[in-house]
Amino acid sequence: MTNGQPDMSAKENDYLAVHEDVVKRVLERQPADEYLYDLAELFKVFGDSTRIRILYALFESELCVGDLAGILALSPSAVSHQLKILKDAKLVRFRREGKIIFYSLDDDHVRTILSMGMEHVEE
Amino acid sequence: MTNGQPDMSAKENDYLAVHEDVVKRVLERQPADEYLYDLAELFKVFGDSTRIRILYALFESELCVGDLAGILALSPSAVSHQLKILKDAKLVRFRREGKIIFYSLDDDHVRTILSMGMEHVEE
DNA sequence: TGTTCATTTGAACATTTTTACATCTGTTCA
DNA sequence: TGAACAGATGTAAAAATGTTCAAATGAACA
Repeated sequence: MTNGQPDMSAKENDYLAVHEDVVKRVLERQPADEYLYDLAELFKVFGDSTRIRILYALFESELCVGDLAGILALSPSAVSHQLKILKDAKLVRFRREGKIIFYSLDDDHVRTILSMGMEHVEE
Repeated sequence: MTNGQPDMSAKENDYLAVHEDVVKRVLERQPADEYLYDLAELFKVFGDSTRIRILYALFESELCVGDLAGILALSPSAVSHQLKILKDAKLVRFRREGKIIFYSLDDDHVRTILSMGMEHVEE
C-alpha cells in the first residue's frame, strides 16, 4: 500500500486531473466564461451554410430579402429568420427604402473572419 | 398596367425575386456550394463553448485529456469527444508520451480566427 | 501474460437548432 | 381608408448536436 496522500477529500470534480499544477496555472489565465460563451455564440452564427451563403451574397452587394430568397432558392420567411440572427449578432445592418429593406454586411470584421476561415479550408 | 415582362414562365423557385438582374449577377459570383458548406462546417466547430474553452486552454500550453477535463470540469469522455471534432477539423494535433496523449493547437490560423472573433465580441 | 491507467468509442437521452407554415405588422399607393 | 405587398414573427415538426454512461482499446510495467 502506498503510504502517501491517503485521503481524496473534496475535489472540484470526480475525475483525476493528471497534472494539478498545470491545471491551476492554465485556469488562472482563462478569460471569463461569459466572454468565451459570447465568442462561441458569434462563431455559431457563422456555422450554418444558409447564413454563410447570405453573407457571401452580401459580400457582392447590398440586397433585399426577396433577392436573397431568389439567390438562395429559399422562402423569404426562411431568409428573414436567418437575417434576424445575423442582425442580432451585428454582422449585417439594413436600411429601408419604401417597402423594401436592403441588407448589407455590417463591418470589416465580417470580411476578415470569413477570409481567415477561407484560408484554413483552402489549405 | 405595366406592359413589360408579362409572363412569369419557368423559374427556379416560386418566390418573387425583386431584382432579377441583381440576383443573376450575384449568383454568378458565388463560390461553389460545396466550398461554402465546408466553411460553415469549420465555423460550426468554433461555435460551441466547450470547444472554445478547450482551444483557449491549449492557447496556454499543450495539455493531456485528463488535464483538460480538470480545467473544464467535464468528464474525460466528454473532452475526448470534443477533441475528436477538433482533430477532424485540423484545429488541434497530438503527440503520445507513454500512456498520455498531449494535445496542442494545430496552426496559427486557429489563433488568428480566435483573435478576429475576439475583436468583434469586444467592440 | 495480466493488470492498471489514459483515452477512445458507441448508444441513449436531452437539448438546441433549423425549417415550414400560418399569421401578423407596417408601408405604399389608389 | 383599404388593398397589395415586403418583410417579420410564433410555433410545431424535424434534424442535428452535446453529454453521460458503459464498455472497449492500447500502452506500460510488474
